Amino acid sequence: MKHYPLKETTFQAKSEAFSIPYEDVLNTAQYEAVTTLQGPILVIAGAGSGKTRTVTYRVARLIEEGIAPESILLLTFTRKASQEMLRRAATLLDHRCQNVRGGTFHSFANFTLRKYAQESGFESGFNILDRVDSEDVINLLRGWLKLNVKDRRFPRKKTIANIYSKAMNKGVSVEDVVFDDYPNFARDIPDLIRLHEAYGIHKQKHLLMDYDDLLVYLKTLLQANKQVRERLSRVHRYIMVDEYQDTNMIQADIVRLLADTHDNVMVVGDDSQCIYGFRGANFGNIMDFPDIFPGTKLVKLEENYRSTQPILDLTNVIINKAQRKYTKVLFTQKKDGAPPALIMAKDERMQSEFVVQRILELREEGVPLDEIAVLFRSGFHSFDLEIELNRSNIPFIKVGGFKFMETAHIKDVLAHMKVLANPKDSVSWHRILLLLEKIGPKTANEIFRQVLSSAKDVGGLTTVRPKPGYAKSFERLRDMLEDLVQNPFLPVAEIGERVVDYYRPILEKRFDNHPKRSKDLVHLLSIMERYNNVEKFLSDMALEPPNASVGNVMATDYEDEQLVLSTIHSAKGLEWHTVFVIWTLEGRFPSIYATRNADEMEEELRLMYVAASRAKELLYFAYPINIYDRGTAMVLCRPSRFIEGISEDILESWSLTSQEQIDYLEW
DNA sequence: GTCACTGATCACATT
DNA sequence: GATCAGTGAC
Repeated sequence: MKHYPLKETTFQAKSEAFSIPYEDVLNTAQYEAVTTLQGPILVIAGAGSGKTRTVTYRVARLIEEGIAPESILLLTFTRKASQEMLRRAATLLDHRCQNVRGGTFHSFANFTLRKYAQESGFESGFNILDRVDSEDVINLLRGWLKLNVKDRRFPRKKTIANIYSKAMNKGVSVEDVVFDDYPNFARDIPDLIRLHEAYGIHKQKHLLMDYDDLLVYLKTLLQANKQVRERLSRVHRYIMVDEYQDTNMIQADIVRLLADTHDNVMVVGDDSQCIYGFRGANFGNIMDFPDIFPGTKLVKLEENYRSTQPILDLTNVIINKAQRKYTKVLFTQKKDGAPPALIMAKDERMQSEFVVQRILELREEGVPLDEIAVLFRSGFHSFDLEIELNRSNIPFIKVGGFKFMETAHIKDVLAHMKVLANPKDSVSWHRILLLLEKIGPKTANEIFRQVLSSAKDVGGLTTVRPKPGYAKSFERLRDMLEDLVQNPFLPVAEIGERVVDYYRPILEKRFDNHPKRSKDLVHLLSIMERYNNVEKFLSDMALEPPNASVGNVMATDYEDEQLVLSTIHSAKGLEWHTVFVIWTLEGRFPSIYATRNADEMEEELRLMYVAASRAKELLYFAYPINIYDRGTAMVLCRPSRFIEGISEDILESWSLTSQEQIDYLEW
């Protein structure tokens, strides 16, 4: 078929009447944001100011104006966020909203880079490295470059991965990151630079991309290739970016490049809620937006619909401690409510008991369990509480912390599927070969080398002559993979099934708790059922893994009413009737590591602000005292500096009293 | 070369 | 609790 290009029409005939009464259901600022469809627009949206609502209605409005859903691109922080917005938009209007392109920057990059593989200089069959994988690659290279055989200690792989990632995300050199954040490794800089170069080359050679590469290669593609840029820009005529305060420079550049031909960009964000600075997020992006997009219309959403006035009073006090002047003042119509409270517990156990007891009372009072959340700075802060909740039979789901996808047995199974998708994948080969008895790093490397040089992909295994010590297990692996190569059109779950069958004896030998892990594998297989394409499945597992942590993944399927335990980072954008923030203890929150640096301290403050502003009706801060910190050899016993010394009428202090004491006092 | 020990060291947040 | 370097037995 021949395509005959018509001159571009920006607008179709505007329909006379809209099916949605926008003017009646939105406030003035929201209405303005929703109905400004052309040109750049910056929406500063305070916590609880109806940001999701605004984006949702704007999607509906665009479609009602006759714009093709496929030409709208909605970039969000998590896939869940975009799905939720599009689902709501579909309820407002109709199913057309589901055709809007939505997802994270990373998933968009993944899709685009595979589609434009030729132009991007990276073949499309690449595998994505999650954090653990990229640490493993670094570890391999560190061994090969003999950087770990030194008299002094070389940084650990996790630290190295952090350094490299930060350098990429901030767009600065490895040297600068080390000087700023890890001065103790200053003398390792030459080696770290050497290793970094090797890491880059290795990834390219073996078709591996880490999270940062996805963004960097996308940006480079858009920058270097005018045709691709213009094509993508014309396809995505209306761009919306959520959580703009947590984008980094690369992402801001990508937005600029994508909007090349039209400047139709709406970004939504709140500078007070930037909490990903450690990953290169730059809330300066918000301030700079009007400079990058001249003619930007600025809209501020300042009416808060979430919290009561007492809660808002407190969050205002918190954010007022920020050095950077904040850009908006929130107000609410919900005047009445209980003041937030600060609770001191004499130890961690008592903190947990308080939370549990209060939750039980709230449930009595009719607050549904899934309207209550317990938030904390770090994943491990909830361990003791989890024990207490289990004892009291309170069902909960934990978000953030240690991930299902990062457990060894899940990664083992995925690695087998990854070598099928990309036979050059060095880490995955290494991983699956090391599972075999009598095969260590040396032998694994030798086998992998032979497979690569055979140019027969996975079939190269047949050219390997195994030593008698490991021949039997090696042949089992070879036959299993061979068989899968012969049947390239098997359903994803069928491939998974065969891998799991192969893997199960290994699992049972390696792990004492294999029955539990075996259940995880069954669950993994059930996830595979939803896919008809291995590549898509593997990408999703790297980019959008199930968010719940270990042990909870299956529970989510049948428990409908559960308490939420979450890191504050993972609680972004959410809200609950009652919020507990635990471990608001100076030294834990702010974290002891942040006290050196004013910028990091400021980010901790914003984090506290995010935590507090999740609450609709009730808000409690709890902290245990007499906590010994091994790192500094200090006893921590003061409440967080962010909530200390606030007057009683804004933040009440509660002291926990035993029944005995009450009896005595009342007598 | 592999494997199963040891003891010293160090821990945040996430796509 | 995980990671990592070092050790000695096969």
